[in-house]
Amino acid sequence: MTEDVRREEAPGELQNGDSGSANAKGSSKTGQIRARNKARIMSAAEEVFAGKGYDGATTAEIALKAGLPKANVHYYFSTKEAIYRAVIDNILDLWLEPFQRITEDDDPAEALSMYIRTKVMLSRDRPLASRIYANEIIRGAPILADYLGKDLREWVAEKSEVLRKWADKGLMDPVEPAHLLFLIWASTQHYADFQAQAKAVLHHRDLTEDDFETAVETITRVVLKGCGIKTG
Amino acid sequence: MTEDVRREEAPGELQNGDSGSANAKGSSKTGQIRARNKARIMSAAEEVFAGKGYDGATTAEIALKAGLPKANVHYYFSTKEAIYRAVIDNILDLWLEPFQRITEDDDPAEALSMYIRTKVMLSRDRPLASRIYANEIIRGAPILADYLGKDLREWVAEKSEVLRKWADKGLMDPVEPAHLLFLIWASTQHYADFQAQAKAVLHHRDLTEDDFETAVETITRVVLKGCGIKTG
DNA sequence: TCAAATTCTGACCATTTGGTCAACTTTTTT
DNA sequence: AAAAAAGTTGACCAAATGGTCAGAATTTGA
Repeated sequence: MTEDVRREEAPGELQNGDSGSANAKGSSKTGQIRARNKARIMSAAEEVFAGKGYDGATTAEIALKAGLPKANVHYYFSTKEAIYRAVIDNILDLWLEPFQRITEDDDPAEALSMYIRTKVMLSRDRPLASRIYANEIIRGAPILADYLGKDLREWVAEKSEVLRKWADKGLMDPVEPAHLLFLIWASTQHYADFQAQAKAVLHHRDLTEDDFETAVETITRVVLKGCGIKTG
Repeated sequence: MTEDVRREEAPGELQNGDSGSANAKGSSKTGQIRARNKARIMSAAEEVFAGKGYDGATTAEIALKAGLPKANVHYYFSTKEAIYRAVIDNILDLWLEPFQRITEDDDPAEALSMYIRTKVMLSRDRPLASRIYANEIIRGAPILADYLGKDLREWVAEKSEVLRKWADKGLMDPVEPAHLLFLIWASTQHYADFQAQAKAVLHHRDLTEDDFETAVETITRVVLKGCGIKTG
């Protein structure tokens, strides 16, 4: 029974808010060990997957970084893939949310510059998550087929409609929406994914707050002006 | 002696033009087996490294894809890292060359749009190379420290000067050069690195020639107009 | 043609990998 | 307090990994 419960929980599990699932009828104190250890494992896994990729990552290294024995890691996540999926699920929520609320009634300059800023700051705050996402796509996204073909695809269609409406109203040039979104994603995530390159090129040290601000400014101005969007 | 010769050749070796090194005093027919097999290994390695990353790639899979026994792969490349370095070296020449010849005497609109087009078409023609490069940077670029800190850094400094000169002459807005180059690299390489995502978002099939043309047009217009560069 | 050089490759090896599992320990529930 | 549930973990395992190497096979050059 313990074995079955463990396998059912792993795939769709969230990093936080797990205390209720194993003991719905227990006190608020229950499941804290579980939640804490899963968080440790996932935090360690994020580092290992970001640096080694899925295939190069080892459960041994994840366990070592989590400060737990490998068999203990397997107690909570039955397979390496289960860990990976849990980490990826945790990342996906980060990606779409920032642009979720933007509608055609918003001001293009404001909406896009806020989106760009939010994305760049995500690169600053969650570089490992960004790198894992990039790795997953680069290797052909076997884990993300559904997400890409449904969630993201629909999201892009929806926001493309917003961009087209803006163009219809003369608020921006009629730029190809999907490709503009690609350009925004690529340039904003670049500061996480290619951080090693940016550091080396800019000044051999970690990127500063100024660097991220300059990134926001550069991308924002190029995108807004490039799309004929008036500011102010 | 054979062992020493083999080790000395592997690190800096090019994919082609190897026929002279092992037998400088031989006929032009010498070394063809070597050259052919090395090309097969490197071609196979490009696929495996692109899909699995450095750490996830195995010499067994490279050998299988090359159609050679694993020990035979080791005969030509002593270690997995030697294969990887040879593949990376082969990629680096691709990256800087397209912008090498641009000087301040060139027309910004022409130079930049040509650069963007060349980069996008590189993504189209050499997606695996782009993904390997991305993987290497994502994992912290241990192999590329020298290249990043010297070659690329100097190149960026040089071309930044070109962009600044253009701004001085009023040919473009004073945009932060390095960040503009980041934006161009990120958006153009996106079509190789994130191809799985682009395919899913656009139409669930391989990217078409039209897709790449649209990419060129979108990036070019956004960058040129966004930088206040007049066309024609 | 023959010797030298190059190439090929099966077998081998120490180490590592993603797990598995039983026994023990700790925590929670009755 | 005792039983049940949850958590811990050393030892183990089959398979895989990046090599190594001696001998055989092929190619090259005199």
